[in-house]
Amino acid sequence: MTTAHTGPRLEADTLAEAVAALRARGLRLSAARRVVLEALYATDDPLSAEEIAEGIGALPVSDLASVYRNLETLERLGLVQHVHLGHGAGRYVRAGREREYVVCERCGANRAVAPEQLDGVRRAVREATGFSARFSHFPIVGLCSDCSALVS
Amino acid sequence: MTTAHTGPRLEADTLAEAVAALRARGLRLSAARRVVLEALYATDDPLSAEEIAEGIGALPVSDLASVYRNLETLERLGLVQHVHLGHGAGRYVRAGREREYVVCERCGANRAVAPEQLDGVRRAVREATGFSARFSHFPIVGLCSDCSALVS
DNA sequence: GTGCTTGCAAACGTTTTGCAGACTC
DNA sequence: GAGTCTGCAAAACGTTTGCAAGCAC
Repeated sequence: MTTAHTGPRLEADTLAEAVAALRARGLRLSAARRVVLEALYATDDPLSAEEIAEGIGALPVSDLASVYRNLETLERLGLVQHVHLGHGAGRYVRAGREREYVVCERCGANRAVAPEQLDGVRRAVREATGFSARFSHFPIVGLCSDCSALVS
Repeated sequence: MTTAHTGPRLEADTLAEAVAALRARGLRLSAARRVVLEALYATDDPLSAEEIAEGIGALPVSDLASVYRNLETLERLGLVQHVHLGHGAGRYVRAGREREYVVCERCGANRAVAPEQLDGVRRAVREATGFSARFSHFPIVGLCSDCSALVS
């Protein structure tokens, strides 16, 4: 079984900090790179590469391939994380802004859960497996209470 | 946010039971359909559509498109579930034989966990969210104890 | 000027779809 | 015979790659 491994997390609270982190690695701030960074700093919602390429809000357009390359660079630095909210395109959020989701596999109901709410879950995972779980990459899939009542 | 919704689970312990379930819906048992069913009943390991199409063991080959169509049919009936073990192609297992995995996002270590081992986790999820969680569709992602020690 | 970064185009792996013919019941 | 199901081919989708030109430093 293979999984894409995630890099470190490197939270940069402002765009300026992110740019500094880039420069510290000898990386440059090109127009295309700025488009990606500005899109990610304009919202906490996870964005698809295509949304970023098409230009969020008043942001300029960028080439899709460059968006993917830049997202990969930023992810390698730890400034960005990619997440899977379900099927379909992957989505990208800046590090530290990922949210954790539960999704109902029957009716599709889903909601973001406050991190502290899952602390008990994380503790249970650690007891059972030794792993420190993170539910932002993949959501928790299951049956919501309504569907769960229907099925039982 | 969208997620592919999973159908009901309809466990058929033998191939004959599965065929009966098909017939009960007016569906037929074609050669291509039999290839898919036999592959899934020959192992408990999650198989990719391509593996099934290429013919597991001594099984005949089938067209990839037909394999996908049949997997979809079987999944709709609840006889099959598809799972994501990481990035890459989806995999298919017969209902009731899915296993639950934990995967380390740093080193890639992964292992299947006995269902009872996750009962405490499921309880915690239910308390926090009301959802009945199932960790076979997406694995639990996190840091294994070694990587977790390194990072902290 | 060095070399990182771009846009474009083409390829990739996975999955879906259209269609005429074949087969199951 | 009716209607399901097939194989084949082509398209769709998300993502990656090769390459020559362009730009940040």
